Amino acid sequence: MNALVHSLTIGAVAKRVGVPIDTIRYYEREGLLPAPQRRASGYRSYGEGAIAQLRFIRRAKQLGFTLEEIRELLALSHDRQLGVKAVKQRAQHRLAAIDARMAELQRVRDGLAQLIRVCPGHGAPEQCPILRALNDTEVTS
Amino acid sequence: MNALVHSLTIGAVAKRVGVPIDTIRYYEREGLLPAPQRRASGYRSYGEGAIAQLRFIRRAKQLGFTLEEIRELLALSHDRQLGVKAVKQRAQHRLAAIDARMAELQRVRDGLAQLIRVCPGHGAPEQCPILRALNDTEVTS
DNA sequence: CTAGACCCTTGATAGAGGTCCAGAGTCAAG
DNA sequence: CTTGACTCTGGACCTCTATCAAGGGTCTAG
Repeated sequence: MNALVHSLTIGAVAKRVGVPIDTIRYYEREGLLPAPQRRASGYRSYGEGAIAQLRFIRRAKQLGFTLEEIRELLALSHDRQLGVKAVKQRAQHRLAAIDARMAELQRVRDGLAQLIRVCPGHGAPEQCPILRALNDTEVTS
Repeated sequence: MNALVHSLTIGAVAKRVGVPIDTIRYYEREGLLPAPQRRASGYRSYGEGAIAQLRFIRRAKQLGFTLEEIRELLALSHDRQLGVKAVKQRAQHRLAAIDARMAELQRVRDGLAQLIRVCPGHGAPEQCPILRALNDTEVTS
C-alpha cells in the first residue's frame, strides 16, 4: 500500500538522522546497514527502514556498544527464537564492562583527588605531592 | 661523585621499568624522554634519571593523562617558579574530565540497567524493552 | 673466533571509527 | 541550458599509542 518508501537520497537520510553522509556509506561498507536500492543514476535510494536502523545504531552507540556488537544486536533483533535472550545477555555484558570501567575510574579519581587536596599549589617542585607521587611512589599505594 | 650513571642499555632499562624497548624509543621520538648519550657503537646509554622519568610517565598514564599532557607535566616539573601551580591546575582539569566521564557512564549505566531489569529475556523481539528502546525512543528519556 | 643475544634505523601496521578528497556524473530550479 | 547543489567511487588520511619487521651492526660468553 506504499510502494514509494524508497525515495530518500543519502543526503536526506543524513539530515534526518543527523549523521554525516560519509558515515552512512561507511556503515554500509561495514555491514551495519543493508545495501540500499539504487536509482538508474546509481544514487542510493533509502526508505524509512534505513532511517530506523540508523537510529538504532546511533542509540546503541550511545549505550557504549561497539560497531561489532551493534552488528550482532541487529542480527539478533531479527531472531525470533533466541534473539531476546541473546540481546539481554549482550546488554548484561555491556553493563558489566561499564561497571568495571567505572570502578577503575573511581580508583584513579580518588587517587588524583587526594593528591590535589594535599598540594598547596605553590612552592618547590620537590614538595609538590603530585610530582612526588609521579616520581616516587605507586599511585595506588 | 658518580660518573658511571650512564651505563644502562635500552634493554636493561626496559626490563627494570617493565616497558617494551620499542616504547622507550617511541617516547624519545615523541619528546617524552630526552635523547640519551650514545656509545661509540651508537647504542643508547641511560642513567638512573631515565629510569625515574620513565616511571613518571608510566604513573601519569595510570592517572589517565595523555602523552601530550605528560609532556607538559614533565616540562612543568622543572619550572621552579610556576610549575607546582600549573601542575595542580592540570591535575584539576584531569579530575574534572574524569568526573564528567563518570557522570556520563553513570547515566548510560542506569539506562541500560533499567532496560535489563524489565526485559524478560525471552519472547518476541517486538516485546523486548532493549530492542524497543533502540528502535523507538531516546535512551535518555 | 663464533654463536647468540642485543642494538641500530626506517618505515609499515594495528585498531576503532570514521573523515576528506579528487574527478566525474546527476539532479532540480530558473 | 546553465548553474549550483548533490552524489558516485576509490583511496588516502586522521587520532593515539604503540608494535613489528627488515636488514644490518655490536657485544659477550665460551
